[in-house]
Amino acid sequence: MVLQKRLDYGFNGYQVPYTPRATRSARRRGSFKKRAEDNNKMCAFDLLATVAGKLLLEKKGPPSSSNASTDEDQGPVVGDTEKKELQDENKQLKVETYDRGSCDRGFIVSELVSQAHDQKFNLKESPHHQDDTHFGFASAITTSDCSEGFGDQKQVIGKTENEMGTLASKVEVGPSGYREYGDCKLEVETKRIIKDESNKSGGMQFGNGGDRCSSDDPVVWDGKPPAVVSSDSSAKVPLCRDHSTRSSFPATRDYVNVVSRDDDENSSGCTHPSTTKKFFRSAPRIGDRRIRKILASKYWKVAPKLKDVTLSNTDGELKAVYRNRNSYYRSIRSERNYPIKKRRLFNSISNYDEGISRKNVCLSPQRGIDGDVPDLCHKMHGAPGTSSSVAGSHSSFQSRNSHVKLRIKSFRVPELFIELPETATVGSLKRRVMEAVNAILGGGLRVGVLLQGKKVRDDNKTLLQTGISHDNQLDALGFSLEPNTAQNPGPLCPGDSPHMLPCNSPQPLTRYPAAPAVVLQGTCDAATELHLANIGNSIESDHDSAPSPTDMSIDKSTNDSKALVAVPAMSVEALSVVPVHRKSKRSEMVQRRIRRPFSVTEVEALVQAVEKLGTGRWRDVKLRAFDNAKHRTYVDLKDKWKTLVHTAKISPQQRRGEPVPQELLDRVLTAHAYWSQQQAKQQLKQQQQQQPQQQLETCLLL
DNA sequence: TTTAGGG
DNA sequence: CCCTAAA
Repeated sequence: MVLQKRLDYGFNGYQVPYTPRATRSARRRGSFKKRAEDNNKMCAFDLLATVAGKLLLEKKGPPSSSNASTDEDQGPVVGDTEKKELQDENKQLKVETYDRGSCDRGFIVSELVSQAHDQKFNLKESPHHQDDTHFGFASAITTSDCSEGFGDQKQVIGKTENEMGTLASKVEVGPSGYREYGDCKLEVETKRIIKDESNKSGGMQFGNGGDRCSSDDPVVWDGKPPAVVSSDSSAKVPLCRDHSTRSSFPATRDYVNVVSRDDDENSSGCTHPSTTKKFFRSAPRIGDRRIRKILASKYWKVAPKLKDVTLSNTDGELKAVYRNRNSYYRSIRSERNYPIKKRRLFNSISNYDEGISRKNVCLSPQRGIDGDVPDLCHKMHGAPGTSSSVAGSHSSFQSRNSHVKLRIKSFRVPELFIELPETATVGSLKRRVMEAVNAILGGGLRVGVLLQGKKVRDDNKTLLQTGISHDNQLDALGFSLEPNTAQNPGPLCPGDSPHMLPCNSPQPLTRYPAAPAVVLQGTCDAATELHLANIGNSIESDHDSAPSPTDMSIDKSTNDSKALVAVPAMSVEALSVVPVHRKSKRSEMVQRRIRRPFSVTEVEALVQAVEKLGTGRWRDVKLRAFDNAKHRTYVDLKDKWKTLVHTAKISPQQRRGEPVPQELLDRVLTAHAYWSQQQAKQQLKQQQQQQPQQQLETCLLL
């Protein structure tokens, strides 16, 4: 099984500590949060945070229902909870899982329906679905009970998808089922193989080990852009390679069936961004909040090894962000200038876009054992409603024997958050991830089989009887992960449950207390900005050396990655969990930039520039000496100068951090004195100029 | 957007 | 570093 883990991208906060200063920062952070709360506005991050909070899987006992209210009205409350969580810096390890609310799914469904409707698709069912969704997703979300409805929804989705998808030639692709349940989302690829093999091999295996998942399959991704196939071949939309290669995507919305084969190379596809956006926006009934919730859902994608796969956003801006840290930085920067409200909006939008744009694409073109049979990978997301979803697809081949071989290509696991101290070992990290995954997959989930969108309930039927042995049926075969009914009371869910999902999966997950720890942020997240990016999520490093003014041209971003590297690597090898770049997250909305102490080199550059330009022209100083240091803003330079002046005035014993050569400090004082004087002179002149005028005016008045 | 300062 | 009032 391949799991892709998305990590926060971006700044994950100040790494502070130890020094009083750090403490101060921490305090500040707290204050910020408070302010945010006061704001009473929820943004995507808030939602994310909320979700995260809810999903924290408590090792003991079911998640408390008290705070995790999903309801839209309680947003702020939730936010608080989350914030508390975040503020708890004493946790050593924390594993959080995000649950995707069924609500979200419901939403999506309705969206799809709406869209479809708009598109002239004849969907008589649409109204019905919408209603359901409206109500609470419950029905839409349906679990086992609504399989029928689900089927309908699925069809709708399929159609909608067509608009965005490209049909790749004659590949036979049947509708695939893709369901999501609670946190777990599975993508399953079922494959029928002509050769006679024990069908056990292809079986899906949930559960612990994860040993047997697609990840094991080395060949899944050939690197070629997969073609997207929709059941309905009417519309063709070129897919972007980026998209197709994207390994992570929001769970909720994407329905892309991908088929790849040699001759399909020219047909690559991805859903068109604009289409997608439109798609989402078209849903009038859904409030922003709802959307945000969806956005909040994190996705892990299970994917084959995709070391080279770049995750990017469909959205141009976002994409840029992922690709290039500078861009990202710029985004942030610009964002920062926005007033909070605007900024939040920005964030929301970003996430939103990101979410919608990301497509879940199966990247693994595979060949049948026999050879050239293309493997189909379908992915249908969105099926809201039910539980975890699985996408099942398979290529259809003629089977000569009575065995039906199914291959589940990948499972999608909800996003997991793992926090552990820097000193934690890789082994412990692996363990944590494993535990989290096992908890999700192993606890209380059951598998549902969907055929043609309908749930097959009779466990005693044979495959033959059910029709699963028929090729045409295989196309419509899907699996879903569902919570054990026993555990789920399940009914209404909409917002009442503190956990977004009523039907949640088991909560055996453990939450590990973490000590002051370093969050593996990977990168991923960000605020906004977006996630997913290179697999190697880069983390801003505190230590990155300051670029010397001269070589600053070398983008530090490349050097910024921190040790997280281990994570990706591990992921691939072990769980195949690949952190996806995501921004969102963690509730640290508005993440604080990481602290990057000025190096002596930088200080020297700063001093030199100020000596020449003087204080008060920080913009120029920035351009002159730090033009290539994207992370140093003129405000930063100004602040640094301020502290330098202060540092120069205090005794060496009181200074901390990397010692600045006294020589530089002396220059600082000199320059400071000089420019202060100049400034004073300027003011004097101005006054002198004004005074005569005033006197003149006075005279005139008299 | 920049500056200038307080936090 | 952050946040903002002012410019």
